[in-house]
Amino acid sequence: MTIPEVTTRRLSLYLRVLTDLQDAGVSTVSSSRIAERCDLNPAQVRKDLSRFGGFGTRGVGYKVPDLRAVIEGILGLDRGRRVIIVGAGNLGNALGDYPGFNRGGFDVVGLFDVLPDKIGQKTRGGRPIHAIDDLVDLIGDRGAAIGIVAVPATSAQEVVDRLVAAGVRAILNFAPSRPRVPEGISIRHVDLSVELESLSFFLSGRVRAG
Amino acid sequence: MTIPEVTTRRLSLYLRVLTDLQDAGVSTVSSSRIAERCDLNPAQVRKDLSRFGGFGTRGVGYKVPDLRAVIEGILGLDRGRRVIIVGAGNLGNALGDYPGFNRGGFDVVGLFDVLPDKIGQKTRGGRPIHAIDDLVDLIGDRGAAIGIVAVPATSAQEVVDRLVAAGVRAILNFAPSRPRVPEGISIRHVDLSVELESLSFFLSGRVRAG
DNA sequence: ATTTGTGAACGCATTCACAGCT
DNA sequence: AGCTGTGAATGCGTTCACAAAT
Repeated sequence: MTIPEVTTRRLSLYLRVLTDLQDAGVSTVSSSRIAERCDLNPAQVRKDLSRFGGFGTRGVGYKVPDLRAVIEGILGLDRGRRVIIVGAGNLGNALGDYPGFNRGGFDVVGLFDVLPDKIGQKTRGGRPIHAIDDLVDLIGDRGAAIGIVAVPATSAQEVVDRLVAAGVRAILNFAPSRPRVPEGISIRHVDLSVELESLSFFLSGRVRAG
Repeated sequence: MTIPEVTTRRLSLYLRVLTDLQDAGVSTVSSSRIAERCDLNPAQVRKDLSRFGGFGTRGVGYKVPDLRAVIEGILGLDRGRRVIIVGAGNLGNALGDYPGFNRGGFDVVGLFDVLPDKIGQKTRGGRPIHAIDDLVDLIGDRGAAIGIVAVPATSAQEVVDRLVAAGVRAILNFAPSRPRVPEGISIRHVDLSVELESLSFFLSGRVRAG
């Protein structure tokens, strides 16, 4: 069966809620409780989870630690995903030290840049900045790494091409452009201008509150 | 007529393409050319634009400078939106200096923090860090500002509440949580963990390439 | 009594296809 | 001939509603 992307994104939200609940010592949870915290419909939660199997107990709900482990497995967070960041500017530096990127199954293994004067320097967090040419050496042929693109729009396509050539199959793009990737590679865009501009549209007053 | 949010987000993409084309000296453009650059269907582009009026000429296409100006107007980018960033950590600092946030009708008017030892300090870009209590004084009652939340999940709700109390009606949240807002306030979430985790799911191989 | 799992109904965005202009 | 504008068709995710299970 083919899973829609929206579902995988919500799984990630559910996981966060479950982690919180587990930390709080809660043992079972209902779909409506999860839904509430994620601002969703309870049926949505159940349908999402049931795509992967029947993890709940009728009349009771879901066992928090079990469901948490299941979702971690589904998302592949038990496999130590390596993360590579290209672009050691302000944003790249911030992402390199971002807690969420160095926890929960992720490990930022290197920061790269194309600018010669940055190479050999260290990031604010003390990580060495590598030359992008050393990409292949560092990630080797083990593949299954995630590439983060935090360079200006003008060099985004080039960086994406290099990442793909180095065997990276999943890319998170922060550059304000839409680089192309070959079939079979997944690219996702975090477009800060789009977010800001669509909020501006909302302020203009023509819309339903989004 | 009520405009879906996806449409406003695409308008932002179209605007970027049009700006590029104008800089390149191109005078007219067809829907298929815009669509190509945004990885969309041409009919999608035409339908989006036609929601706001008939800006094109049959047999010819759209006049680049005219359409650009129209979209800027629709998005309200001709009104100098003031942006407030709360959270002077790595991410807040990076966002404060992000070119896209200080261009195209946006102006970062202040960086705030809740931590007492940060207040009075300067950001890496040389901006002063204000106490969040001074929020109301700084943005006054002119309203129509956009608030950016770049604090840990634990204080996100509190910060959102303060922003709303200060008259902010549009919020961009980078914290890994889903703070609640009253009716009429727009909040959008940029959730880096969700992005990364859904890419991890893709690498697990169960999905269509997204 | 409570909550899951799911087929059916619904709503909505995307895409098609063609009439209408230039 | 070429391209826009748009009603109709399609596709798909969301929500409803209820049978099934404890």
